[in-house]
Amino acid sequence: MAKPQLTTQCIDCFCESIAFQSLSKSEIDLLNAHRVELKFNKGEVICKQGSFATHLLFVQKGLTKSYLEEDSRTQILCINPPGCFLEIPSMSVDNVFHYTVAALEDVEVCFFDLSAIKKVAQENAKFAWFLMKIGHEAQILTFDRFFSLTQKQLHGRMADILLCLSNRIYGSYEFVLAFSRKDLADLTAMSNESAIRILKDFKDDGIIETDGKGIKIVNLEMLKKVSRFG
Amino acid sequence: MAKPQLTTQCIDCFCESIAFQSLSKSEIDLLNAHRVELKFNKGEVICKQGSFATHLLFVQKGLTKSYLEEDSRTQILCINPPGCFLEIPSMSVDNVFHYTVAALEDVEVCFFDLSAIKKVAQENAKFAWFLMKIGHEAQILTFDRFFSLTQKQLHGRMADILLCLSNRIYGSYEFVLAFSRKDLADLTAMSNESAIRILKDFKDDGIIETDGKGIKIVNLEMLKKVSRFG
DNA sequence: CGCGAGCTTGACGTTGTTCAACTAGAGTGG
DNA sequence: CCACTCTAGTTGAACAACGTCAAGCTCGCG
Repeated sequence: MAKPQLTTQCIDCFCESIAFQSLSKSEIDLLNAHRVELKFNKGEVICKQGSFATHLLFVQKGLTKSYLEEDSRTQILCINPPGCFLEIPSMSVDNVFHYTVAALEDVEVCFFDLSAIKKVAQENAKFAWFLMKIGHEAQILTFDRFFSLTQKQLHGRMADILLCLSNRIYGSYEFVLAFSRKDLADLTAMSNESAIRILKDFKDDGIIETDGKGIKIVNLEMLKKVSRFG
Repeated sequence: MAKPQLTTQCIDCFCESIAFQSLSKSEIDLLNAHRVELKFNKGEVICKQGSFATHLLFVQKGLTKSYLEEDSRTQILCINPPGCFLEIPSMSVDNVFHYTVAALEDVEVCFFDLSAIKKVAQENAKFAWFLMKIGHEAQILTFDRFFSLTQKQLHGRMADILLCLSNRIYGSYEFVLAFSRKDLADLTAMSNESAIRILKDFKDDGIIETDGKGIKIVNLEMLKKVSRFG
């Protein structure tokens, strides 16, 4: 694993971020003084569900996945684009990580000491509000997934995920997956084989084109229809 | 529907609540001046998913259910004991309710004007932190349900819900459900008939005793085992 | 006494998983 | 440069899990 290093100052990295618009110089200095920057290789676990949460994560670069795990079963909660905060809910409650985060590609993460975050947040209400807001946004996303996974059949679930990846992560109707079919299956709460079969169905129906890890949505309307009624 | 009325002052109702420990007299007055108290009858919808969120809800009395709905499909997120805040995630993001809340029994709800809440929270960091914390607690509960519903089979899901009701809601191994089998089915993402069959299985296996809406857990260890491996 | 809503049960069909076999491509060592 | 191996991806067939449908039941209520 990479050695701790601080290549940048918070004030360089985040000065444009909404997060830090509300922070004073001294508050930024405090956060900056209590953080660690690390690089992770593709596949590595960044923080583990159940372990003691001493830091809040900010992913500067690279895709990550957050997932729940228990008894060798895993459920991916979310694919996270770079520029996101992770493990927010651990912050205020019990200082235990409630999901595992792993790197889908090479990733750069900034770990902020929770005591420092907490100190600033309990003095600066605007910053607390900001943290709350990004936590809520994540939670609202979770609601959609909750509904999709519990109420829809395989085709509908897969359609939802493809739409979500297209919108939130890749910002295009054509993209190359950074992860395996198994991950796609863990995202949609189905078996490996089912995920493959559904993709094939979509391909046969002219909804998508696939080429290895490449996926192109060619019939968006149809995909949305499947998402709704599948 | 009951007429708006203010039977109590916030300072009476909440003076013992953690929420308001961090509030000044003037802040309490502000919240108090911008709130409405309403009573709802069993079965009534308190706030509707998709509608404009102008208030934060505090349930003073009575059980409620929060659920997601779309195209006549419903998924219950949570059964809420009295003394809880609801629709927290709507507060900071887009002012739209993201789930529906309905009364499972006669209920008393206090609606706090969001502008007032926001004003206080953006000035009083301790209060913002408190709101964040209760939001996070709800989110962590959701993770457990997320995993349960997506990764376990019917028996495991039902066991989880029975344990949850016993722990969080009724605080006893013996309780009388405030809702129907259909609700139990919507909680566990299964069909009405399956819910009934699973309960019967549990009864046949000596894990629970049932009498109409009454449920008694007689073999807790077994139920936990089913929760884990079901 | 009859009505209706919620509850219960069995039979049946569908959906989705599991298992096993096979394929393609990427890395490795001779 | 060619076997060899390992992993991810793919396919089909058998099976289990679960939902749907239809019918009957119970109990509270007018």
